Amino acid sequence: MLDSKLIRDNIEETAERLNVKGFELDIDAINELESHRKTIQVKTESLQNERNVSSKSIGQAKAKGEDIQPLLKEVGLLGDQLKKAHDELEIVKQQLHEKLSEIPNVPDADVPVGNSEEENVEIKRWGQPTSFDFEPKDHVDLGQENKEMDFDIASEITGSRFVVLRSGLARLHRALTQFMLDIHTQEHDYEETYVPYIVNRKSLFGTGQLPKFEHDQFTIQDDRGFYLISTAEVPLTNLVANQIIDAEKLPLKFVAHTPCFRSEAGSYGRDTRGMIRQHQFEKVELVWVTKPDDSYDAHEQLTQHAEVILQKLGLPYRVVILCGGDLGFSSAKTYDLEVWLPGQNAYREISSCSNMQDFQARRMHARWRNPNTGKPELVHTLNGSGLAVGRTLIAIMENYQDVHGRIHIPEALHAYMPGITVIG
RNA sequence: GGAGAGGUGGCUGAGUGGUCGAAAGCGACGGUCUUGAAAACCGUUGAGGGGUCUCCCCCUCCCAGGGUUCGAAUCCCUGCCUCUCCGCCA
Repeated sequence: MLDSKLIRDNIEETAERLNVKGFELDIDAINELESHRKTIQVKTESLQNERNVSSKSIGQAKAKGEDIQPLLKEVGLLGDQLKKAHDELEIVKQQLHEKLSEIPNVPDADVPVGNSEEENVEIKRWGQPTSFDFEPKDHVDLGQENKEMDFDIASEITGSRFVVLRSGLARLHRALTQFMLDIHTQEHDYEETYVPYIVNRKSLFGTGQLPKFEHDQFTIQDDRGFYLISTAEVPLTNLVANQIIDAEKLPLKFVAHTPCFRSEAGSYGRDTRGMIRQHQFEKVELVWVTKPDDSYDAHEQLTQHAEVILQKLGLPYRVVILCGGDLGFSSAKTYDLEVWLPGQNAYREISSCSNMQDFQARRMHARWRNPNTGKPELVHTLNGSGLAVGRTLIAIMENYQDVHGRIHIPEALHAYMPGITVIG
């Protein structure tokens, strides 16, 4: 959520910056609601004041044993007026809140202009695309060859976009999560966290998945209005919802391994083959909560932490900065890490690291006490995948295959899979 | 699933329907004292929002949402959450 003062005092400039994201701000509608809000709020509050003063004087008169009947008569008329004004105010505030809830975060100044992922800008490359002296297969062929990756049985059990892993691949999948968690907790100083995989609407609103992206979420058939998490960002970031954090406790750094559930309603027909885009996948997620001045630096560090995993696994990748049009709803600035997939002969997203600045903090009332002002102020929140486990598994399969279709386990994982150096 | 208790400020914890945004204590901050610190003493100390907004004024908030009333932290209803005991269970 944007600062409503920004919307009030700087709406033209805000609208321009939102254009970079391809968002059309409805200036007239907002201005109209806002001026209505102001009028009716002032009216309501002055009526409330009037009532408070009168009621107080009734109390005093009664205490002195005076006749309160005339006073009662005087105040009687106020009730209806107040109720009417109050109801009207509630409606306007609600309308304004709904409007504001659907405005995305404003992109940072150094976010490149562009409409789609085609226009993201590469800023770094690590390693060279793996070369083979044979025609490399993609992970689907590799998995089917050694019978450890089964999409057909998964679709019998559930439906499309699910997978069953067995034996070596299932083991590798587990080893990857352990490996990632260990690196982030032991080398990068994150607090390991276990969180709910089911959340309520409030939490999803806090991180910005709701109200706009309801169709991406899996709902639970239940009258409590629960959802399966689409990312651990939701429970992890909401850890600081409605809090005022001591300055010396910042930054907070959380890591959690969770499954993620996405209905991917908007992407039918995209990445239908293989494990790239599933309804259920595992992710190790990194979340930072920082002072506003620290978030820029934190973003670089967070991204670096995700990169370390790829480096230790020896997976070639590049870093791109997302252009305005590809930037997520809540994000002011995002770096994507894209791993090299020989099977697709392309770099594909494996991690997305974003600085949300105060956008989520405002939605979830996450604050810190600024020692300089003594006042509670909004924190900045950041998150990134470190990494998407399923896609890392694919990347290892495709980059570490040999001519026989076997997969060689990267050395960094040997401690996590004792006795297994080759799968297939 | 059954029975009971309870949700008040950073924390503990009072609060006969009428200056209660809320006693008291703790904590924190400032000051006095001290070479310094501690102790002691004095003082300050909730959040959100609005207005003709550096002064100032006003509104809202005692889990949430309704209701009764001129007036609700206090009374009534509903929901949520927490705790205790029993049952069941990984």
